[in-house]
Amino acid sequence: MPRNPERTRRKILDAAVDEFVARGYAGARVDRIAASAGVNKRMIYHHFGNKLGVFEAALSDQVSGVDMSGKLARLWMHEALERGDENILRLAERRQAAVGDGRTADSRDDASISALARTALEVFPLAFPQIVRVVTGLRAGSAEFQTAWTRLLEDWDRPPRYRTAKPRLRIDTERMAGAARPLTHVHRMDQTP
Amino acid sequence: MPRNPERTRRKILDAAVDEFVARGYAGARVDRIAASAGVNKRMIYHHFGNKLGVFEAALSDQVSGVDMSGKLARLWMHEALERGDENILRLAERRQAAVGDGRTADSRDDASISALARTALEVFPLAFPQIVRVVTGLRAGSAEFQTAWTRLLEDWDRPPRYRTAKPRLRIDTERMAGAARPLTHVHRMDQTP
DNA sequence: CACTAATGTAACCAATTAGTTACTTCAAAG
DNA sequence: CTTTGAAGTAACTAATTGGTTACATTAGTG
Repeated sequence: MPRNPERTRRKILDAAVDEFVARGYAGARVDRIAASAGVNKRMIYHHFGNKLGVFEAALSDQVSGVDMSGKLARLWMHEALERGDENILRLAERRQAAVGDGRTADSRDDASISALARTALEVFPLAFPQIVRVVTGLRAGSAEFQTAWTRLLEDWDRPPRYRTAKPRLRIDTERMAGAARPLTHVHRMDQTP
Repeated sequence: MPRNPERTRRKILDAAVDEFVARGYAGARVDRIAASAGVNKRMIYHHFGNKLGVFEAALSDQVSGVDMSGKLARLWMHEALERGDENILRLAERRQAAVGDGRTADSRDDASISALARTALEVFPLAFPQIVRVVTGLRAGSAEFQTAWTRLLEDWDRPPRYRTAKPRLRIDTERMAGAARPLTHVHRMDQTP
């Protein structure tokens, strides 16, 4: 196989996203990223400098996503937990993607508040499935809940309320439940075989 | 100072909550919990068995909270990221606290869906302050955003919509932004002095 | 072709970390 | 008053982890 730095970089980034999504920054292991990318660990440091570098690159790479999914929700959670609202990665592009080009990037209008509320309702069951279960008794992934929640979202979209813009984020059926791993001892090295 | 197992247990638990809220499970350090609780590390293992034991005890201890705050939001996030919606801690009590005693624990009625939606709107700015900024351009902690968001919540509560029960969760001014720590090298041992 | 910088590999290391061991002190029951 | 088990302490350890070193190979360029 010929050399291909760009492909190596991509493989690392893809593996890193999965690792960070599943385990968070502190839980992620550079060795595991390397193994699952099929790349030597040294290459990770070659391309990204250090663990933080990979983390930021992985976030940057995926965090602007527009389609809501369990993966994006988890990425947002890790981003929030570890960076708060300081030094937001790719702020400009993300604003663009969220608000759309039509409007001025201004904001403080009702439309952006309303769009935010809709995003909140879309993300919530993906981000907090346990609260869904606590409050409704239903699994976030169940058809029953999905139906009810979709109805709520449609209801929200109905005109005579608050918002004017149409939703930019689409909800996906992909569940995040499967992404959660049981917590046992985090420290295992199950490197390659 | 006389011996007091219960007080020791409490001190450990309080310190553990802070540590896990700030760093998550993988990022939390048992040594740091011990130091900040002013207790010997051995006592943590004496009272809680292992790190996972402290984590579960800390979650159980706080997670049923009803007043929404940055701390509770972060605890919920860590809970979701690490446990998904399986084996929910204290499910019964939490359902009770969330749904109230009046209604049957049944659910799948519109009221619980609507209550959930309100919870979603309350938690969101605490959990995802960066998205608030991306979408609205405002800091989640700013008076401007708070005002707008409160208005939205009040609007939501207004009758002719969906819900019937009154909100069980109150929103708090405490911000979570301050709780986020900058990411540098996670591995430091800054034990006692 | 020769030279150089980018790619790639394997082995290594210093630091950190969850968990233990061996021991002392206390408090209360008989 | 002594026995017994819980509460507490300090020092230690086996394993892991992020990051490095020393070295090989390849691709492109003059």
